[in-house]
Order: sequence, then structure tokens, then C-alpha cells
Amino acid sequence: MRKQSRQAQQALREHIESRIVDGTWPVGTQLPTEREMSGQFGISRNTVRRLLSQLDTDGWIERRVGCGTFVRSAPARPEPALDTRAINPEEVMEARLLIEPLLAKLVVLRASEMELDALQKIVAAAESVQSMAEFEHWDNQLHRSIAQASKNQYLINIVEGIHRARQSSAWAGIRRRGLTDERRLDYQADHARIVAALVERDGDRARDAMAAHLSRVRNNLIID
Amino acid sequence: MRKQSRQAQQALREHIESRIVDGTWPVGTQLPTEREMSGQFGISRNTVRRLLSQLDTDGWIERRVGCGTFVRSAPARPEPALDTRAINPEEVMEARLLIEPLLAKLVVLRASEMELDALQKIVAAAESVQSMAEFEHWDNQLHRSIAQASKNQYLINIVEGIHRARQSSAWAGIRRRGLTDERRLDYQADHARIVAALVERDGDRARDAMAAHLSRVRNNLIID
DNA sequence: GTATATTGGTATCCTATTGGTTCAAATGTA
DNA sequence: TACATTTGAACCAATAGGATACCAATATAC
Repeated sequence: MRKQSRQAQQALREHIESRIVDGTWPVGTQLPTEREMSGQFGISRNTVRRLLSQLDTDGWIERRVGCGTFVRSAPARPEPALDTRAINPEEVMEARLLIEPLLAKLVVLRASEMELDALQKIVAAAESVQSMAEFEHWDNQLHRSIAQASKNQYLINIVEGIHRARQSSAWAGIRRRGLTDERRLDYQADHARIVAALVERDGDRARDAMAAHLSRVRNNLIID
Repeated sequence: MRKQSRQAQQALREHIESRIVDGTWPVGTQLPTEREMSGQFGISRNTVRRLLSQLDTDGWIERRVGCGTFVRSAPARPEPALDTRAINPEEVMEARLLIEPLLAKLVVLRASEMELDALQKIVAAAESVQSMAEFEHWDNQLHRSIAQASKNQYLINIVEGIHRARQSSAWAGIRRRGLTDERRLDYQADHARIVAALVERDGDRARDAMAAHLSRVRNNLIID
């Protein structure tokens, strides 16, 4: 009786959001009352209320006691980010090759000792992985942590976007097929070199190591 | 009964990790309950729990008593993708200084003659502007057209994002105040040098010219 | 204006589910 | 045999969802 409710909650939320975005419920439209939705979706009013609270804080709706719940005049709703379908792996690798080497050089100037320690721990953790999936996890962690250490929120966002795109299901197969045990060892060595250069605060070496690493990854994408 | 269990454990771990990595289970997804996994994989609940503990400490998942196990939103992930309120002009300038010079070098390899002609026309148009607003328009056009000429949709998106941030009302004042007639002439000369290098397909000169230009813009931001 | 109905807000208790803990027996490994 | 791991089971504790009643603000009918 509880799992079903989870699904019903999800259904109700999607129901509401889709009607708002597709214009079925224009701004100012009154939603059904909490009790109505509770009955129609087979969810207790408590749960409906919690859901509506979220939609409220997220800016979708507005509630007035004794009056009802209404579609809010869409204030600053988070933009749907960037469309991962419009881009392809080759382009993203090119962008990485452009950005991340210089980013590494920047990190040499910005990283704290603690952050460098954390990077070393990530490399160490990646040494003893049991599965490819696990390795990819630490690979992601490393590149994103390096971006974090740059302290530049804008660059961090860009790198986050890259790695989120990489994780989209459509690309999983490409990565998986290109990642052999041998290549994984290459990557681990690359990572070690990058972090070593960062730790020694050798900007040029860090940049070159990162560039070499990403070139290798890109080549492997193509050669496969 | 023990070797089989080892294999089953490995299978379960890979099962979970791969679903997280390939996006089948996005952040926040609820995993099956321990008892369910125990049954489906033929592993005792205790063993499942030990495995989940590892995944927990490794940062893959998050467990809430009475609620379930969920895919963790990777350590301290700032969800907002391109939230312009989270970033500041200084950071954006740094990002531009990192990206756009190399982008210029890339454009040398990618731009068609037609696109280079278009860039020259933009520079020419910017020569005869009557107002600061008009100049800013052509300035935007130039930088975005250069990005377009790279043919890399992902980089185009990034540069578009930068210029969208620059145009947000909050920053208008900063730009306007820092833009004197004298500086505008400097910028026009910079633009001419950049485009000239692009037209001659001199990648290094284009890169340096772009870097010099953006450095100047950044300095003017600070000195004002 | 007043009364009534409607609607969101709040409080309370109950139940099912779920992760957390412990322990002894069974089983594989050395 | 001696040791480590897995299993199975029972029980604990936290949490979400359900049910119900009641409160407070608002609109509507008269």
C-alpha cells in the first residue's frame, strides 16, 4: 500500500506540472481542491498536501486559505539546462580538451592542500576498483573535483554539465565499449600523473598531463 | 554456497553501479529494498547490507531508515546548471579568458571563407556605431559568431551562456560604467586584430589577440 | 450584514514499511 | 580441526502515509 502511493504521488506531480507547462492550466487557473485530488488519485490528503507544498516552494503554485490553489505566474523557474541531444561525444571531448588542461593549470594556483589530498585519495581509490562502473565513478569524481578546486563557479558549472552529459544513457554504451582493462590502466596512470603535477604545483606539467590524458580518451573513442 | 554468493555479490554490485552510472537510476531514485534485493539475487539480507554499506561509504547511495535507499546526489553537488545568480562577472571573465583564445585557434581550422567575411563585416559595422548600446550589440555578435564558426555545438552553447549572463540586467551597469569612448576604440582595434589573424588563418596570433583583448576587458572591469 | 459552505492549515494517532542491530547455526576455507 | 563468512531469524527504531477531527480564512447566498 505504500509503494503504490509513491507511484501515485509521482503521477499526480507529473499530471499537475504537465498541465501547467502545456498550457492546459494557464496562469491563475484554480487547481482541484486537495480533497478532490486526494480522492481521484487515491492518495491521502496529507500526502497531497506535502506534494503541493513542494510545488509551492518550487514556484509552480500559490495557495490561498479558504479560496483554493492556483497556478502561479511562473517566476524564475530553472531553465531546462542544455539539451544533451543536440550535442555529440566528439564535440564534448573537443570542448574538454580545450577547457580542462588550462583548468588544471588554474587549479595549481587555487587548490588548497586539503583539496589536493582529496584528489590523491580519489586516485588511490580508483586503483583498487573491482568493476568498470566503479572506475568510471572515480574518474568522474576526479575530473569534477579538479574543477571544484578551481573555485570558479562558472567553470565548475561547465565541467558539471560535461559530466552530466557523459552520464546520459545514450552515451553509456559508447564509453563502456571503449573501456578495456588495458585502457583503464592507462587512464589510472594518466590520473596519477595529473594529480602528481597538481600536488607539486607544476602548472605546465599539469596542463600537459591533462591534455595528454584527454587526447588519449578521445583517440580511444574514435579507434575503439 | 559461498562461491556462488561471492559471484552473486559481485553481480549485484555491478548491477547497481552500472544503473547509476548509465543513468537508468538517476540521482534520487529509490533502490529496491534490502529484502527485495536479497530475494532477487539469492543473497542473505545481511550480505546485501554489507554491500550497501560499502556503496554508502563510497558515496554511491544514501540510506534513510524507514524510507529506503536512494541514489546519492554526488557529494555536495550544486544542482543549478546555469544559474546566473550563482556566478559573478569576475568568474565569467576568467572562464572566457580560458576558453575563447583557444576557441579562436580552433576557428582558424574550421571557419569557412563566408564566415570570415561575415566577421569582417561585423568589425566594419562596429566602426561606425553611434551609441554604446550599438557597440555592445556588435561586440556580442562578434564573439558569438566566432563561436559559431568553431562548428562545435557544445562550445557554442557555452559561449552563448556566457553572453546571456553578460546581458542579464544585473550586469548591465557594470559594463556600461566601464565602457568609455577611449576603451571602445581599444576594443575595436582588438577586434580588428583578432579578425585579421583569423582571416589569415594564423591560429597562434588569433589566440594571442583574443587573450590580449579579454585581458584588457577584465582589467577594465577591475580598474574602472 | 449575517449565516453557511468551501477550502487550505494544523494536530493527532495509527499502521505498514524499511533500514539498523544482534546472535546463533550452517557452511565453506585453511 | 580451527577460523572466517554467510545465512536465517528475530527484534528495534525511524519514517512515510493514512485517517480523522478540528481550526481559520474566504467566498457566496440570502
